[in-house]
Amino acid sequence: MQEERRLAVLRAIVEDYVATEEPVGSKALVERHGLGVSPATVRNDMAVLEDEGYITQPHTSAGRVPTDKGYRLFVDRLTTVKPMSVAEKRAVSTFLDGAVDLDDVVQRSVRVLSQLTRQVAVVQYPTLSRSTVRHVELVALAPRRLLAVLILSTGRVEQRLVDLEADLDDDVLADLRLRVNQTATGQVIADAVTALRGLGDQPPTSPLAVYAAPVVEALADAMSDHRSDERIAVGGAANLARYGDSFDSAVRPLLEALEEHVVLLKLLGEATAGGMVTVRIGAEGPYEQLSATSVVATGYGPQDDALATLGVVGPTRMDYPGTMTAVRAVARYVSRILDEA
Amino acid sequence: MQEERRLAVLRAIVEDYVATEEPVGSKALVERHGLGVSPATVRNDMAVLEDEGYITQPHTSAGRVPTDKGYRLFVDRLTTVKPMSVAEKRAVSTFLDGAVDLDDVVQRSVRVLSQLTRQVAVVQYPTLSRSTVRHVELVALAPRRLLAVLILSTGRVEQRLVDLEADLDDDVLADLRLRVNQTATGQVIADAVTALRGLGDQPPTSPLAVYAAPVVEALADAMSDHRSDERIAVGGAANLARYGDSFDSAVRPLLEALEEHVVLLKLLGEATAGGMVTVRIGAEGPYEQLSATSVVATGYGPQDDALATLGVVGPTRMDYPGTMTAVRAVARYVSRILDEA
DNA sequence: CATTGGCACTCACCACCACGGAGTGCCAGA
DNA sequence: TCTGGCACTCCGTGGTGGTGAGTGCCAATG
Repeated sequence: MQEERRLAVLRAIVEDYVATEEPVGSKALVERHGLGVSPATVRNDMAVLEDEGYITQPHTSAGRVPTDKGYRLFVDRLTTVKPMSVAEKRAVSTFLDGAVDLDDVVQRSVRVLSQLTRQVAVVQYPTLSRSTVRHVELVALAPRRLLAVLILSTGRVEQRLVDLEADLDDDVLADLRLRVNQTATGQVIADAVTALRGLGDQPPTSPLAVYAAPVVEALADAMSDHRSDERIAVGGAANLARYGDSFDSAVRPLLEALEEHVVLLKLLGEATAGGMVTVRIGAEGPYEQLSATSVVATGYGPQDDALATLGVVGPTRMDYPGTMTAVRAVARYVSRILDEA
Repeated sequence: MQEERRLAVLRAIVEDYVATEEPVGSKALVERHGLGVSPATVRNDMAVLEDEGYITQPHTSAGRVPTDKGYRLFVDRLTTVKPMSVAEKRAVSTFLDGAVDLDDVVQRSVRVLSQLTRQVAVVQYPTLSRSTVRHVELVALAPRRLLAVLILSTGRVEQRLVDLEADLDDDVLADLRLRVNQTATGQVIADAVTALRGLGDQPPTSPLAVYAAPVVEALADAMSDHRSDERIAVGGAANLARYGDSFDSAVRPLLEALEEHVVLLKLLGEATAGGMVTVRIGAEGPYEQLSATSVVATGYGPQDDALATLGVVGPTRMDYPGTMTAVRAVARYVSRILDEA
């Protein structure tokens, strides 16, 4: 079956190219992989593969390089799952177990992911929209100023300063606190917002009237703040230094993208649940300038309920199998930790 | 006075080199700056400056380049303060005024600072050690689990989960909350820790005994957590792309340093109060590998009480006057905002 | 018909060389 | 003390030829 061998050739080309960063020729191929055929045969196969668009040569008389389409075929049909070593697994779990709060979990995740993959890692904070309200605390700071603290099921804590029109009364504050919690606690964010809005419309006779409106306003603002849905952590930018060549074409736009969190989020794409890892290769992504970079991402969250996305950004020429297992593993560990908290 | 002219020559060399990134020769110098003397004279001056170690030539028959010592003299004696344009000022203030909480203030500061200087900006979060406790909130999450929220004068909010040995009683919790706040509120962190420790040692008969210890432990932990003193925000890494040449020598180590927050903090150095801007040029810094990068930093905080440091990291060849005023300005604005909050 | 060895061909890469130009150091004269 | 002149140094550029890895094609083979 030549068809099969052609795929074997493609796989060999991808693997060699990823390892050496250099166009791979027919001779080197048969030597390094035991293909059992002569270079000439391989050359014929390569000609076909090139016709079909899976590989190209940078210039005549150079070896072949996989195209985006080639990588695509490779990840779809040719990768064999690469299990993580025990040492790596242990490293991940012990490192992540030391986290003290959500911030810390996220920070450590980027770190471990970037070290594992030797690539740029990106972790999105659990989105507000899928969290439920765990508790609302109102703290008097000054006679006419209080701090509203919003504690969410995911461990996120948001705070807002609230300025009041009238001096604060302890009893009223306690009452307000109680009501707000009765209204919001346990609710999904979206529902909590609408429920709270109702609470804000107090009859002007009620002693709550003066306080409720601004407090509700602040809480609703904190809950629907898009800014906080865009929170992400980035790590491993130093790995970009390894690109060496292709600086302008690859590193520069990527560095710029790393600053633009909105761009990064779009790059990561929709969170996919259930251990599915998404791979976006080169020009498949939404940004032209990043046509030389690939994204390997997956969703994470307790009970495989994808709260947010996490992944790795790197050159199209990357170790897809290894990266995919690393991403999958980290997502699983993070999910477990969020489950416990 | 030749001495004076020599300094003028040095200044001109620095300015030209910063602008063009190329070694500057005697002829170009007299043309671009109205020095009123011939190239030959300038050459003599340059020979002297080279003898004294302020400039070098990369190779014979090339122009001159300032040395670290040359830059040092330049910033110490030759810079004229460069005021910010009105537009810039307005941009800074409006951009920073939109911040909703401390996190946001810090994020926006890095952003504006990196854009202003077109360099990598670093902002340290206000250190815990200099904050006072504003309020402690204890929130029951489950019968045997509560969340301790620590609100500090600087706007920082730290949280810790606390697991208990026995089920929670509302009254006891209220009592504990009251006591903790009485003990800690208003205190400087260090004092609060010791005071709280005292509170933890309850007679075993007291109903508080079971709860106080773990809560106090968690709070003390949050207060003395070194990790949180190392929190910083970094921005503008994309500006590194402009280095172009000198990639290995400058960009790579810097990228690595940006990941190591401890390193960055050491690089920023001690916070200096009262609008004083510190400049560290090349090898003056603590890291050999960063001998091609300079740091321009200053402290910030309400009432010029330096809570933390903020600054810019860039190539030794940078626009010192401009960077210094930008750093000073941002520090001032941030301080003012923290003052109001 | 797939596979193979052979062969001519194509280019990127490197080393070498020549040369123009920017910049210097030095010296003699103002 | 400054200036013009002059010889010198080297970097950068561009052209040239050789080498080698790699290819495509073809005829021969099982």
